[in-house]
Amino acid sequence: MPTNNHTDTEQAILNAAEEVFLNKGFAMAKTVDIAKLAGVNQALLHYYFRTKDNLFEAVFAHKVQSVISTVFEVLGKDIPLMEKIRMQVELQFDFLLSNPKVPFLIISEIARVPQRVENIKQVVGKHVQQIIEKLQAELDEAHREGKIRKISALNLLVNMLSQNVLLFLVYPIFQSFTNMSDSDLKKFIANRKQENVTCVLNSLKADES
Amino acid sequence: MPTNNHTDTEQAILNAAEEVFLNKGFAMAKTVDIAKLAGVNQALLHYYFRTKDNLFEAVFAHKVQSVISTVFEVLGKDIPLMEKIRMQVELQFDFLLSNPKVPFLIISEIARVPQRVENIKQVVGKHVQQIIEKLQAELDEAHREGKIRKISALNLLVNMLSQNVLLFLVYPIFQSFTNMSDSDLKKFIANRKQENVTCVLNSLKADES
DNA sequence: GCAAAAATTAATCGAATTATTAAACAGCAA
DNA sequence: TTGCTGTTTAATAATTCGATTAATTTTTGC
Repeated sequence: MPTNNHTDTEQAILNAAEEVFLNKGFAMAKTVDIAKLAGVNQALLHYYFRTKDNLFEAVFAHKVQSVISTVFEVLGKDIPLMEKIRMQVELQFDFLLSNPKVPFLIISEIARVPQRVENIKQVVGKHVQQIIEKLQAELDEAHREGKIRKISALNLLVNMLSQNVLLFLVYPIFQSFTNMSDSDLKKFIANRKQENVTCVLNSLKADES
Repeated sequence: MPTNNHTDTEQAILNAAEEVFLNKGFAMAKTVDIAKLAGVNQALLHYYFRTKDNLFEAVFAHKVQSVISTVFEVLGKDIPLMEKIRMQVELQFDFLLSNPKVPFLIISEIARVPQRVENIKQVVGKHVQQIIEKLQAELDEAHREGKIRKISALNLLVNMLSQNVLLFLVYPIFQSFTNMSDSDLKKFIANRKQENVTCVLNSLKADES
Protein backbone atom coordinates (compact mmCIF):
# COMPACT_ATOMS: atom_id res chain seq x y z
CA MET A 1 0.00 0.00 0.00
CA PRO A 2 1.47 3.38 -0.99
CA THR A 3 1.85 5.96 1.69
CA ASN A 4 1.16 9.63 2.26
CA ASN A 5 3.61 12.08 3.56
CA HIS A 6 3.60 13.26 7.10
CA THR A 7 1.38 16.30 6.82
CA ASP A 8 -1.24 14.62 4.65
CA THR A 9 -1.78 11.81 7.09
CA GLU A 10 -1.68 14.06 10.09
CA GLN A 11 -4.25 16.28 8.46
CA ALA A 12 -6.44 13.31 7.61
CA ILE A 13 -6.39 12.29 11.25
CA LEU A 14 -7.18 15.80 12.37
CA ASN A 15 -10.09 16.04 9.96
CA ALA A 16 -11.49 12.74 11.11
CA ALA A 17 -11.02 13.70 14.73
CA GLU A 18 -12.80 16.96 14.16
CA GLU A 19 -15.72 15.20 12.60
CA VAL A 20 -16.06 12.69 15.40
CA PHE A 21 -15.42 15.04 18.30
CA LEU A 22 -17.86 17.58 16.93
CA ASN A 23 -20.64 15.07 16.70
CA LYS A 24 -19.98 13.08 19.84
CA GLY A 25 -18.10 15.30 22.23
CA PHE A 26 -15.00 14.03 23.93
CA ALA A 27 -16.35 11.28 26.14
CA MET A 28 -18.36 9.47 23.50
CA ALA A 29 -15.78 9.74 20.77
CA LYS A 30 -13.79 6.53 20.22
CA THR A 31 -10.24 6.68 18.93
CA VAL A 32 -10.93 3.59 16.88
CA ASP A 33 -13.70 5.40 15.05
CA ILE A 34 -11.45 8.34 14.37
CA ALA A 35 -8.76 6.06 12.96
CA LYS A 36 -11.27 4.23 10.81
CA LEU A 37 -12.70 7.47 9.45
CA ALA A 38 -9.22 8.75 8.69
CA GLY A 39 -8.50 5.51 6.87
CA VAL A 40 -5.52 4.73 9.05
CA ASN A 41 -4.58 2.38 11.78
CA GLN A 42 -5.15 3.04 15.44
CA ALA A 43 -1.43 2.91 16.07
CA LEU A 44 -0.91 5.94 13.86
CA LEU A 45 -2.96 8.06 16.19
CA HIS A 46 -0.51 7.13 18.83
CA TYR A 47 2.40 7.81 16.52
CA TYR A 48 1.23 11.34 15.78
CA PHE A 49 -0.60 12.42 18.90
CA ARG A 50 0.18 9.86 21.62
CA THR A 51 -3.12 10.32 23.45
CA LYS A 52 -6.75 10.98 22.81
CA ASP A 53 -6.39 14.08 24.94
CA ASN A 54 -3.65 15.51 22.75
CA LEU A 55 -5.68 14.86 19.66
CA PHE A 56 -8.70 16.53 21.15
CA GLU A 57 -6.60 19.45 22.25
CA ALA A 58 -5.42 20.04 18.70
CA VAL A 59 -8.94 19.96 17.32
CA PHE A 60 -10.41 22.06 20.06
CA ALA A 61 -7.78 24.79 19.98
CA HIS A 62 -8.18 25.06 16.24
CA LYS A 63 -11.93 25.43 16.49
CA VAL A 64 -11.79 28.00 19.23
CA GLN A 65 -9.32 29.95 17.17
CA SER A 66 -11.61 29.93 14.16
CA VAL A 67 -14.56 30.99 16.29
CA ILE A 68 -12.77 33.96 17.69
CA SER A 69 -11.13 35.11 14.51
CA THR A 70 -14.29 34.78 12.49
CA VAL A 71 -16.94 35.75 14.93
CA PHE A 72 -15.50 38.94 16.30
CA GLU A 73 -13.71 40.04 13.17
CA VAL A 74 -16.06 42.84 12.22
CA LEU A 75 -16.65 44.46 15.60
CA GLY A 76 -13.17 45.93 15.68
CA LYS A 77 -13.49 47.60 12.28
CA ASP A 78 -14.33 51.24 11.61
CA ILE A 79 -17.75 51.01 10.06
CA PRO A 80 -20.94 52.83 10.95
CA LEU A 81 -22.41 51.21 14.03
CA MET A 82 -25.68 49.88 12.65
CA GLU A 83 -24.00 48.58 9.55
CA LYS A 84 -21.40 46.92 11.70
CA ILE A 85 -23.92 45.19 13.92
CA ARG A 86 -25.84 43.89 10.96
CA MET A 87 -22.66 42.52 9.43
CA GLN A 88 -21.63 41.00 12.73
CA VAL A 89 -24.91 39.13 13.10
CA GLU A 90 -24.69 37.88 9.54
CA LEU A 91 -21.09 36.85 9.93
CA GLN A 92 -21.85 34.88 13.06
CA PHE A 93 -24.77 33.25 11.33
CA ASP A 94 -22.72 32.25 8.31
CA PHE A 95 -20.04 30.82 10.51
CA LEU A 96 -22.58 28.72 12.34
CA LEU A 97 -24.07 27.57 9.08
CA SER A 98 -20.70 26.08 8.14
CA ASN A 99 -19.90 25.00 11.70
CA PRO A 100 -23.21 24.04 13.22
CA LYS A 101 -21.73 21.67 15.76
CA VAL A 102 -19.11 23.98 17.20
CA PRO A 103 -21.31 25.43 19.95
CA PHE A 104 -22.06 21.94 21.20
CA LEU A 105 -18.38 21.07 21.20
CA ILE A 106 -17.46 24.09 23.26
CA ILE A 107 -20.30 23.75 25.72
CA SER A 108 -19.80 20.05 26.30
CA GLU A 109 -16.07 20.49 26.67
CA ILE A 110 -16.53 23.16 29.29
CA ALA A 111 -18.89 20.87 31.14
CA ARG A 112 -16.19 18.22 31.06
CA VAL A 113 -13.31 20.45 32.08
CA PRO A 114 -14.62 23.64 33.66
CA GLN A 115 -11.11 24.98 33.89
CA ARG A 116 -11.07 25.06 30.07
CA VAL A 117 -12.70 28.44 30.24
CA GLU A 118 -9.66 30.02 31.85
CA ASN A 119 -7.60 28.33 29.22
CA ILE A 120 -9.50 29.98 26.39
CA LYS A 121 -9.59 33.27 28.17
CA GLN A 122 -5.82 33.42 28.32
CA VAL A 123 -5.64 33.05 24.56
CA VAL A 124 -8.32 35.48 23.51
CA GLY A 125 -9.57 37.28 26.60
CA LYS A 126 -7.59 40.45 26.02
CA HIS A 127 -8.74 40.73 22.46
CA VAL A 128 -12.38 40.24 23.36
CA GLN A 129 -12.17 42.75 26.16
CA GLN A 130 -10.84 45.44 23.84
CA ILE A 131 -13.60 44.79 21.35
CA ILE A 132 -16.20 45.09 24.05
CA GLU A 133 -14.81 48.40 25.25
CA LYS A 134 -14.75 49.83 21.74
CA LEU A 135 -18.27 48.65 21.11
CA GLN A 136 -19.46 50.12 24.38
CA ALA A 137 -18.04 53.51 23.46
CA GLU A 138 -19.84 53.43 20.12
CA LEU A 139 -23.09 52.41 21.75
CA ASP A 140 -22.85 55.21 24.28
CA GLU A 141 -22.17 57.68 21.50
CA ALA A 142 -25.17 56.51 19.50
CA HIS A 143 -27.33 56.69 22.58
CA ARG A 144 -26.30 60.28 23.26
CA GLU A 145 -27.32 61.10 19.71
CA GLY A 146 -30.73 59.58 20.41
CA LYS A 147 -30.31 56.90 17.76
CA ILE A 148 -30.65 53.91 20.06
CA ARG A 149 -31.72 53.12 23.58
CA LYS A 150 -29.17 52.79 26.35
CA ILE A 151 -27.68 49.31 26.25
CA SER A 152 -24.52 47.66 27.47
CA ALA A 153 -22.21 46.08 24.94
CA LEU A 154 -22.42 42.88 26.92
CA ASN A 155 -26.16 42.72 26.61
CA LEU A 156 -25.94 43.38 22.92
CA LEU A 157 -23.41 40.61 22.49
CA VAL A 158 -25.60 38.20 24.41
CA ASN A 159 -28.53 39.20 22.24
CA MET A 160 -26.57 38.50 19.09
CA LEU A 161 -25.19 35.21 20.25
CA SER A 162 -28.53 34.10 21.63
CA GLN A 163 -30.34 34.71 18.40
CA ASN A 164 -27.69 33.04 16.32
CA VAL A 165 -26.42 30.15 18.36
CA LEU A 166 -29.46 28.55 19.89
CA LEU A 167 -31.06 27.69 16.58
CA PHE A 168 -28.12 25.47 15.71
CA LEU A 169 -28.24 23.71 19.04
CA VAL A 170 -31.90 22.79 18.81
CA TYR A 171 -32.86 22.45 15.18
CA PRO A 172 -33.07 18.66 15.38
CA ILE A 173 -35.81 19.06 17.99
CA PHE A 174 -37.53 21.66 15.90
CA GLN A 175 -37.48 19.63 12.76
CA SER A 176 -39.00 16.66 14.47
CA PHE A 177 -41.70 18.58 16.33
CA THR A 178 -42.85 20.47 13.28
CA ASN A 179 -42.55 17.56 10.85
CA MET A 180 -40.35 19.62 8.57
CA SER A 181 -38.68 17.94 5.65
CA ASP A 182 -34.96 18.52 5.26
CA SER A 183 -35.56 21.11 2.58
CA ASP A 184 -38.17 22.86 4.71
CA LEU A 185 -35.69 23.00 7.51
CA LYS A 186 -33.07 24.43 5.23
CA LYS A 187 -35.46 27.16 4.15
CA PHE A 188 -36.43 27.86 7.74
CA ILE A 189 -32.82 28.20 8.79
CA ALA A 190 -31.91 30.38 5.84
CA ASN A 191 -34.84 32.56 6.81
CA ARG A 192 -33.61 32.96 10.35
CA LYS A 193 -30.63 34.99 9.19
CA GLN A 194 -32.80 37.96 8.34
CA GLU A 195 -35.00 37.32 11.37
CA ASN A 196 -31.98 37.47 13.63
CA VAL A 197 -30.74 40.69 12.11
CA THR A 198 -34.17 42.19 12.56
CA CYS A 199 -34.41 41.09 16.17
CA VAL A 200 -31.03 42.39 17.13
CA LEU A 201 -31.52 45.74 15.41
CA ASN A 202 -35.03 46.11 16.82
CA SER A 203 -33.70 45.45 20.28
CA LEU A 204 -31.66 48.62 19.93
CA LYS A 205 -34.45 50.95 18.95
CA ALA A 206 -34.86 54.01 21.11
CA ASP A 207 -37.51 53.61 23.76
CA GLU A 208 -40.87 54.97 22.89
CA SER A 209 -42.26 57.39 25.40
CA MET B 1 -24.91 2.06 60.68
CA PRO B 2 -28.53 3.22 60.67
CA THR B 3 -30.44 2.97 57.46
CA ASN B 4 -33.15 4.79 55.64
CA ASN B 5 -36.34 3.29 54.37
CA HIS B 6 -36.83 2.40 50.78
CA THR B 7 -38.21 5.63 49.43
CA ASP B 8 -35.71 7.82 51.27
CA THR B 9 -32.76 6.01 49.78
CA GLU B 10 -34.31 5.79 46.36
CA GLN B 11 -34.98 9.51 46.45
CA ALA B 12 -31.45 10.23 47.61
CA ILE B 13 -30.14 8.29 44.66
CA LEU B 14 -32.45 10.10 42.27
CA ASN B 15 -31.41 13.46 43.64
CA ALA B 16 -27.75 12.60 43.34
CA ALA B 17 -28.29 11.23 39.85
CA GLU B 18 -30.08 14.38 38.80
CA GLU B 19 -27.23 16.50 40.08
CA VAL B 20 -24.56 14.48 38.32
CA PHE B 21 -26.41 13.89 35.06
CA LEU B 22 -27.35 17.55 34.80
CA ASN B 23 -23.78 18.67 35.17
CA LYS B 24 -22.04 15.96 33.18
CA GLY B 25 -24.54 14.50 30.78
CA PHE B 26 -24.96 10.76 30.46
CA ALA B 27 -21.63 9.69 29.06
CA MET B 28 -19.46 11.58 31.49
CA ALA B 29 -21.50 10.74 34.56
CA LYS B 30 -20.03 7.91 36.62
CA THR B 31 -22.27 5.69 38.70
CA VAL B 32 -19.62 5.71 41.40
CA ASP B 33 -19.92 9.46 41.67
CA ILE B 34 -23.67 9.27 41.87
CA ALA B 35 -23.45 6.65 44.60
CA LYS B 36 -20.89 8.66 46.51
CA LEU B 37 -22.97 11.81 46.29
CA ALA B 38 -26.03 9.91 47.45
CA GLY B 39 -24.00 8.53 50.33
CA VAL B 40 -24.63 4.92 49.42
CA ASN B 41 -22.79 2.00 47.96
CA GLN B 42 -22.53 1.66 44.22
CA ALA B 43 -24.36 -1.63 44.22
CA LEU B 44 -27.43 0.04 45.61
CA LEU B 45 -27.94 1.84 42.35
CA HIS B 46 -28.34 -1.54 40.76
CA TYR B 47 -30.54 -2.76 43.54
CA TYR B 48 -32.97 0.09 42.89
CA PHE B 49 -32.56 0.80 39.19
CA ARG B 50 -30.70 -2.17 37.74
CA THR B 51 -28.81 -0.11 35.15
CA LYS B 52 -27.32 3.30 34.62
CA ASP B 53 -29.69 3.67 31.68
CA ASN B 54 -32.75 3.12 33.83
CA LEU B 55 -31.54 5.63 36.34
CA PHE B 56 -30.92 8.17 33.64
CA GLU B 57 -34.28 7.50 32.11
CA ALA B 58 -35.99 8.29 35.40
CA VAL B 59 -34.17 11.58 35.76
CA PHE B 60 -34.51 12.59 32.14
CA ALA B 61 -38.22 11.87 31.79
CA HIS B 62 -38.89 13.82 34.93
CA LYS B 63 -36.98 16.82 33.65
CA VAL B 64 -38.57 16.80 30.23
CA GLN B 65 -41.96 16.63 31.86
CA SER B 66 -41.21 19.65 34.01
CA VAL B 67 -39.93 21.58 31.01
CA ILE B 68 -43.03 21.00 29.00
CA SER B 69 -45.52 21.58 31.75
CA THR B 70 -43.83 24.75 32.89
CA VAL B 71 -42.56 26.26 29.74
CA PHE B 72 -45.62 26.15 27.56
CA GLU B 73 -48.17 26.59 30.29
CA VAL B 74 -49.18 30.14 29.51
CA LEU B 75 -49.39 30.04 25.73
CA GLY B 76 -52.58 28.02 25.82
CA LYS B 77 -54.40 30.43 28.10
CA ASP B 78 -56.86 33.13 27.06
CA ILE B 79 -54.99 36.30 27.83
CA PRO B 80 -54.33 39.32 25.63
CA LEU B 81 -51.56 38.42 23.20
CA MET B 82 -48.88 40.86 24.27
CA GLU B 83 -49.50 40.15 27.91
CA LYS B 84 -49.30 36.47 27.20
CA ILE B 85 -46.01 36.70 25.38
CA ARG B 86 -44.48 38.75 28.13
CA MET B 87 -45.61 36.22 30.72
CA GLN B 88 -44.35 33.38 28.60
CA VAL B 89 -40.88 34.85 28.32
CA GLU B 90 -40.76 35.50 32.05
CA LEU B 91 -42.03 32.06 32.88
CA GLN B 92 -39.37 30.43 30.71
CA PHE B 93 -36.75 32.62 32.27
CA ASP B 94 -37.79 31.76 35.81
CA PHE B 95 -37.81 28.10 34.98
CA LEU B 96 -34.28 28.33 33.65
CA LEU B 97 -33.20 30.25 36.69
CA SER B 98 -34.19 27.29 38.85
CA ASN B 99 -33.09 24.71 36.28
CA PRO B 100 -30.09 26.23 34.58
CA LYS B 101 -28.56 22.94 33.52
CA VAL B 102 -31.62 21.40 31.92
CA PRO B 103 -30.90 22.72 28.42
CA PHE B 104 -27.48 21.14 28.51
CA LEU B 105 -28.95 17.85 29.64
CA ILE B 106 -31.46 17.75 26.81
CA ILE B 107 -29.04 18.84 24.13
CA SER B 108 -26.31 16.44 25.16
CA GLU B 109 -28.77 13.58 25.44
CA ILE B 110 -30.10 14.20 21.96
CA ALA B 111 -26.54 14.24 20.66
CA ARG B 112 -26.04 10.86 22.31
CA VAL B 113 -29.29 9.29 21.17
CA PRO B 114 -30.75 11.21 18.26
CA GLN B 115 -33.82 9.05 18.33
CA ARG B 116 -34.64 10.55 21.73
CA VAL B 117 -36.29 13.40 19.91
CA GLU B 118 -38.99 11.13 18.52
CA ASN B 119 -39.39 9.79 21.99
CA ILE B 120 -40.13 13.18 23.46
CA LYS B 121 -42.29 14.14 20.54
CA GLN B 122 -44.60 11.23 21.18
CA VAL B 123 -45.17 12.42 24.71
CA VAL B 124 -45.73 16.09 24.08
CA GLY B 125 -45.75 16.69 20.34
CA LYS B 126 -49.51 16.90 20.00
CA HIS B 127 -49.78 19.37 22.82
CA VAL B 128 -47.07 21.61 21.44
CA GLN B 129 -48.58 21.52 17.97
CA GLN B 130 -51.93 22.73 19.25
CA ILE B 131 -50.31 25.56 21.14
CA ILE B 132 -48.42 26.64 18.04
CA GLU B 133 -51.58 26.67 15.95
CA LYS B 134 -53.45 28.71 18.51
CA LEU B 135 -50.57 31.14 18.80
CA GLN B 136 -50.33 31.47 15.03
CA ALA B 137 -54.00 32.38 14.82
CA GLU B 138 -53.56 35.08 17.42
CA LEU B 139 -50.49 36.44 15.70
CA ASP B 140 -52.29 36.62 12.38
CA GLU B 141 -55.20 38.40 14.01
CA ALA B 142 -52.90 40.96 15.63
CA HIS B 143 -51.14 41.49 12.34
CA ARG B 144 -54.40 42.17 10.54
CA GLU B 145 -55.15 44.79 13.16
CA GLY B 146 -51.81 46.42 12.42
CA LYS B 147 -50.51 45.84 15.93
CA ILE B 148 -47.51 43.72 14.98
CA ARG B 149 -45.55 42.74 11.94
CA LYS B 150 -46.22 39.51 10.16
CA ILE B 151 -44.43 36.70 11.94
CA SER B 152 -44.74 32.94 12.19
CA ALA B 153 -45.42 31.42 15.58
CA LEU B 154 -42.40 29.22 15.04
CA ASN B 155 -40.11 32.18 14.58
CA LEU B 156 -41.53 33.82 17.65
CA LEU B 157 -40.96 30.67 19.68
CA VAL B 158 -37.39 30.42 18.46
CA ASN B 159 -36.87 34.05 19.39
CA MET B 160 -38.17 33.46 22.90
CA LEU B 161 -36.16 30.32 23.45
CA SER B 162 -33.04 31.84 21.96
CA GLN B 163 -33.11 34.83 24.21
CA ASN B 164 -33.81 32.79 27.29
CA VAL B 165 -31.89 29.57 26.89
CA LEU B 166 -28.52 30.57 25.53
CA LEU B 167 -27.60 32.70 28.49
CA PHE B 168 -27.79 29.69 30.76
CA LEU B 169 -25.66 27.60 28.46
CA VAL B 170 -22.82 30.08 28.30
CA TYR B 171 -22.75 32.11 31.47
CA PRO B 172 -19.65 30.33 32.77
CA ILE B 173 -17.78 31.63 29.74
CA PHE B 174 -19.22 35.05 30.20
CA GLN B 175 -18.36 35.27 33.82
CA SER B 176 -14.78 34.33 33.19
CA PHE B 177 -14.27 36.63 30.21
CA THR B 178 -15.71 39.64 31.93
CA ASN B 179 -14.15 38.98 35.32
CA MET B 180 -17.53 39.20 36.97
CA SER B 181 -17.83 38.25 40.61
CA ASP B 182 -20.58 35.79 41.48
CA SER B 183 -22.78 38.58 42.71
CA ASP B 184 -22.14 40.64 39.57
CA LEU B 185 -23.13 37.64 37.50
CA LYS B 186 -26.29 37.23 39.52
CA LYS B 187 -27.20 40.82 38.87
CA PHE B 188 -26.42 40.50 35.19
CA ILE B 189 -28.60 37.43 34.87
CA ALA B 190 -31.45 38.96 36.82
CA ASN B 191 -31.21 41.91 34.47
CA ARG B 192 -31.50 39.74 31.41
CA LYS B 193 -35.08 38.87 32.25
CA GLN B 194 -36.28 42.35 31.37
CA GLU B 195 -33.85 42.53 28.46
CA ASN B 196 -35.28 39.33 27.02
CA VAL B 197 -38.85 40.54 27.34
CA THR B 198 -37.88 43.76 25.63
CA CYS B 199 -36.13 41.98 22.80
CA VAL B 200 -38.96 39.59 22.12
CA LEU B 201 -41.62 42.28 22.22
CA ASN B 202 -39.53 44.62 20.07
CA SER B 203 -39.09 41.88 17.53
CA LEU B 204 -42.85 41.98 17.00
CA LYS B 205 -43.22 45.67 16.34
CA ALA B 206 -44.88 46.61 13.11
CA ASP B 207 -42.44 47.41 10.34
CA GLU B 208 -41.68 51.04 9.85
CA SER B 209 -42.15 52.26 6.37
C1' DG C 1 -37.77 -13.01 69.96
C1' DC C 2 -37.14 -15.15 65.60
C1' DA C 3 -37.22 -16.14 60.91
C1' DA C 4 -37.77 -14.26 56.51
C1' DA C 5 -37.35 -10.40 53.60
C1' DA C 6 -35.34 -6.11 52.48
C1' DA C 7 -31.51 -3.10 52.42
C1' DT C 8 -26.75 -2.50 52.20
C1' DT C 9 -21.90 -3.43 51.65
C1' DA C 10 -17.28 -5.11 50.14
C1' DA C 11 -15.06 -7.26 46.71
C1' DT C 12 -14.42 -8.34 42.31
C1' DC C 13 -15.63 -9.61 37.49
C1' DG C 14 -15.92 -8.58 32.71
C1' DA C 15 -16.44 -5.72 28.74
C1' DA C 16 -15.07 -1.87 26.38
C1' DT C 17 -11.69 1.25 25.24
C1' DT C 18 -7.28 3.51 25.27
C1' DA C 19 -2.28 3.23 25.39
C1' DT C 20 1.82 0.77 24.11
C1' DT C 21 5.01 -2.13 21.98
C1' DA C 22 7.25 -5.21 18.65
C1' DA C 23 8.19 -6.72 14.23
C1' DA C 24 8.09 -6.05 9.53
C1' DC C 25 8.22 -3.48 5.29
C1' DA C 26 7.88 0.08 1.63
C1' DG C 27 9.75 4.26 -0.25
C1' DC C 28 13.37 7.20 -0.68
C1' DA C 29 17.62 9.77 -0.16
C1' DA C 30 22.56 9.74 0.65
C1' DT D 1 23.56 -0.67 -0.41
C1' DT D 2 22.41 1.47 3.93
C1' DG D 3 19.65 3.84 6.83
C1' DC D 4 15.80 6.76 7.91
C1' DT D 5 10.87 7.90 7.93
C1' DG D 6 6.30 6.63 7.64
C1' DT D 7 3.25 3.03 7.89
C1' DT D 8 0.97 -1.46 8.82
C1' DT D 9 -0.42 -5.50 11.38
C1' DA D 10 -0.85 -7.76 15.42
C1' DA D 11 -0.86 -8.43 19.91
C1' DT D 12 -1.20 -7.01 24.51
C1' DA D 13 -0.94 -4.14 28.70
C1' DA D 14 -3.50 -0.88 31.38
C1' DT D 15 -7.45 1.42 32.71
C1' DT D 16 -12.00 2.64 33.35
C1' DC D 17 -16.43 1.63 34.61
C1' DG D 18 -20.73 -0.74 34.80
C1' DA D 19 -22.52 -5.01 36.54
C1' DT D 20 -22.67 -9.00 39.63
C1' DT D 21 -22.21 -11.85 43.57
C1' DA D 22 -22.03 -13.26 48.04
C1' DA D 23 -21.89 -11.97 52.60
C1' DT D 24 -23.62 -8.74 56.32
C1' DT D 25 -26.80 -5.82 58.61
C1' DT D 26 -31.38 -4.03 59.33
C1' DT D 27 -36.21 -4.25 59.21
C1' DT D 28 -40.52 -6.47 59.40
C1' DG D 29 -44.21 -9.77 60.23
C1' DC D 30 -45.61 -13.21 63.09
